Amino acid sequence: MQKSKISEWTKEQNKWFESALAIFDTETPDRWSNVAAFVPGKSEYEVREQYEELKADINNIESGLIEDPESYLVQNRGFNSFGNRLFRSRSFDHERRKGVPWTEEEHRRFLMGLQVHGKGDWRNISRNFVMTKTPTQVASHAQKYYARQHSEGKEKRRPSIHDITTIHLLPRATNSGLSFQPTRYQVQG
DNA sequence: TATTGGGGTAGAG
DNA sequence: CTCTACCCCAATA
Repeated sequence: MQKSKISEWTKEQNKWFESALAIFDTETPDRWSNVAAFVPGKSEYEVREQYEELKADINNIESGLIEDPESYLVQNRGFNSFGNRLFRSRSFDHERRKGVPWTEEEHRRFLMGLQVHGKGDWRNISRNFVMTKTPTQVASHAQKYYARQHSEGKEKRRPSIHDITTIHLLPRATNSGLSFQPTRYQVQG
């Protein structure tokens, strides 16, 4: 769309760019001249521009506006080698992450995953049920969920998504050919 | 305005 | 990776 504006970045250049960002973090004085020095054929200015572009993309991704972040980055800016690791590491800008609220749908899928994989297997729950959240996010969500269960019957509580528990799941038809057939792969790190 | 919900994060294991 | 404790802040009582 608006991509024709930026001068062409080759895959090679992007790779160097990635590496440079990781090496020279936000704290680095003269960051951009250092980064530029790492990217053949790109000026400090161009490198800064590329960074702003990337930052915008990441904002969109984290706002959930982009469904498949990984292939988005690969296609739109030739990123490849590091998936979405870069901006999850300290090397990337750390304006406190906003946090996209869980939808009820996601929460239900979480509960289903819980039944299939069991408590603690956040990795597979993330992979097979709540694909929109990372294992860490699932774990964080689970922590809140269990905390609320255990503090049940306590004073003034306001309604929460965590009040939807596993017993609220529709009992999936046993014989009518529905539906809920989790494709489950056991994934090992 | 004090408290709680619910997101991310740090650090240990 | 998972667990636990903790931080932060918006929404709410």
